[in-house]
Amino acid sequence: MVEDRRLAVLRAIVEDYVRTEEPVGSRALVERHRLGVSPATVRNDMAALEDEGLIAQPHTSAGRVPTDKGYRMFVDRLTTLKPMSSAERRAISNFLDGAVDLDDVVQRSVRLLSQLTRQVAVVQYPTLSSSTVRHVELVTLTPTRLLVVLILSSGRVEQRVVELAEPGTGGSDVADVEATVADLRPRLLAAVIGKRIAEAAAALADLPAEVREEDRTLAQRVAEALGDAMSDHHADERIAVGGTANLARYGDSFDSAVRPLLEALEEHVVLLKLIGEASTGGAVTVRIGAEGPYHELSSTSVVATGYGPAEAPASLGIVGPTRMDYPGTMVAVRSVARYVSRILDDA
Amino acid sequence: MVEDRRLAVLRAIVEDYVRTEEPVGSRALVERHRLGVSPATVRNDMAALEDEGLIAQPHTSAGRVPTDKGYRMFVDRLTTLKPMSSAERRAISNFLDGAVDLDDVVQRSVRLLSQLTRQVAVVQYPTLSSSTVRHVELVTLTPTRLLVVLILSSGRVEQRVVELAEPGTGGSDVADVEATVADLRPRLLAAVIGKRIAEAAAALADLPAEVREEDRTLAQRVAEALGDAMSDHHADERIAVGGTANLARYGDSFDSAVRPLLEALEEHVVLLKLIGEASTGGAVTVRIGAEGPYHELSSTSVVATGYGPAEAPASLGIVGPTRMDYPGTMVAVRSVARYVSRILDDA
DNA sequence: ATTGGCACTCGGCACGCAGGAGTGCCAGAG
DNA sequence: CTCTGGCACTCCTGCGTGCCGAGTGCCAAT
Repeated sequence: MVEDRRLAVLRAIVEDYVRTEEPVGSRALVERHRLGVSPATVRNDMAALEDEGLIAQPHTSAGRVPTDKGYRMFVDRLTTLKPMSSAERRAISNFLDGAVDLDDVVQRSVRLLSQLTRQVAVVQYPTLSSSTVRHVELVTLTPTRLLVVLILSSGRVEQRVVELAEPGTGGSDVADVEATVADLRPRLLAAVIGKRIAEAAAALADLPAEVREEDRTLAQRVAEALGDAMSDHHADERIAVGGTANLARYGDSFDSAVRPLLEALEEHVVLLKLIGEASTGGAVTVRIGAEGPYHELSSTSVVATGYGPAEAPASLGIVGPTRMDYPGTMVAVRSVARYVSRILDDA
Repeated sequence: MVEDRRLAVLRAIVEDYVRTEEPVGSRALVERHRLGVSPATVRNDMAALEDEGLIAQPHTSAGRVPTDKGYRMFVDRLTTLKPMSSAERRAISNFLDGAVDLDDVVQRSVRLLSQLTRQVAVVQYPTLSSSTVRHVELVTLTPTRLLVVLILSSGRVEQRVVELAEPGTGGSDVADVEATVADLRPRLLAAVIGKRIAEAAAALADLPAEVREEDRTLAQRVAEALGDAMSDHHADERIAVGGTANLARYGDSFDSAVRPLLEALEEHVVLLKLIGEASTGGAVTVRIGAEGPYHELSSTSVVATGYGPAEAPASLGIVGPTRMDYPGTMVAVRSVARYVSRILDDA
């Protein structure tokens, strides 16, 4: 089939261009890949591919370069993901198994991913909307200040400081506060322990009504702080970034590509959207160049996937130039996601 | 004094070069700065400054550029730090006062600092060796797993998971564990509450001997986990980095300067050393180019200072090219450090 | 459908040249 | 002793020129 050969030519162009970073011409192509046809034939194919918008030439009489559309075709139809070698799998698990802590898992993942792909890696902390309240602790710091600690089933801990008295309202007594806290603690625990965040937050609303009137303000404030910690935790989803040193390899096209990327890397909300939108379901998603929502990032691609429990997945992935090794990157992203998911299941 | 004029020339060269990023010649100098002498005189002074190693020319018959030694002289003898305008002060306090949390204070500081200086900002989390143990909480997660939470007076929370049984040793009973924990808890609290980290860690060593023999293993493990959390917290001092997008302004000298810097920014230990060594005492410290311990960072400077309580200061500062606005940067670093210190005192 | 041949295009590089910024030095004035 | 104007020299920079080669597009032949 002539159509098949054309795709083979596209694949060859993508592969060579990714390796050499230079426009690839017809002669070099038949030399490196055993296409079994002459350069002239390849030229005809190239002309056809260019008509379809899959490749382009930077200027007349230069080699061809894949367009975004060309990469898209390559990723969709020409990529077969090979599993990693067993040595690689072992390296991955060795690297991740040392983690002691949720934070540590995320840190290691981001590091690993950036090293495997030589790109900038981004890992979202697991979303915990489905986690339950393991424990709540009230600690009096000073007569007017209470520390509220929220411990979730995921092992995550959130804390808030509650101010009990407005400045100038006159101080309350330590003993008073202790007594109030002692009264409040069991009710609080009964109201939230074991519940999911959303339910616990709802239960908190009723709490102030249950306590003695003189303790109501305090209960109110504690409930607010806890509710804040819960929703805050839910919304302000954190992410970790690593491997920014790989940006130095961008070489040319610097101001146009790296600056906006560096800016995006500090805007965690943007990043989250970037890798989050991409990854629904178990498959690895690839977004190429201007397919994304951010105009400034039109020369970068995102390779991402979800991980963690199916009911509350988090995202993880890499950001890099459109000119990247898609198959290798996709395999790396997929593998890391699988391993991290497994580790989270065990924990 | 002729010596005075020479220094004025050096100052002018530094100022102009920092602004224009181009070697500055004698004519341009007398035009922009009211030196009251002719270019020829300035040339003589330049020759002298060059003999002293304070300035250099990139090639014959180009303007002069300050050397590291020149910057050093400029910083040591030619810089008078002006306080910030009241508008700036207000902007700073507005920005930082919104913080709710220790983490938030650090995040905001790093952001603020990078925006003020247009450099890469680095802020070390406050060192807490002098903080005391506010509370310890033991939570049973599963029959074989215990969550240990350490709450420090600074409001910082550390957590560790303790495995109670080796796989295959046969499970213990939930009730058993609860009973043991109930026995252990008051002793544990008595042993550590209110103490400084170092003292508390020492007290932990005696704990296992006090409990019933059958609970000794558990007590042992809990003590280990707590000790680990304390020392780990002390050693693994965390830092926050921000403003990496400012690296895009480096423009030239890219691979030589930005790559190693990006790498250093991911090596938090290196960073810590970088800004940590610099800042002893209340003053702002400047390390210029190769004065630092890292050869690869010989074209970058560090401006840093300590902040927080005098008995356990943390560091904060910026990293940037040797060609930077030292006075402005130093003022910004100093101001932010002061504000952060004040906020920490209040909290 | 494929291929070899051929004319054509255009970027990249070396070369040479002129312009200009900047220096170093020297002799003279204050 | 210090400052200044003048002058010759250096060397970077930009520009125009011309050549080379890679690569293309097209066409006629198989």
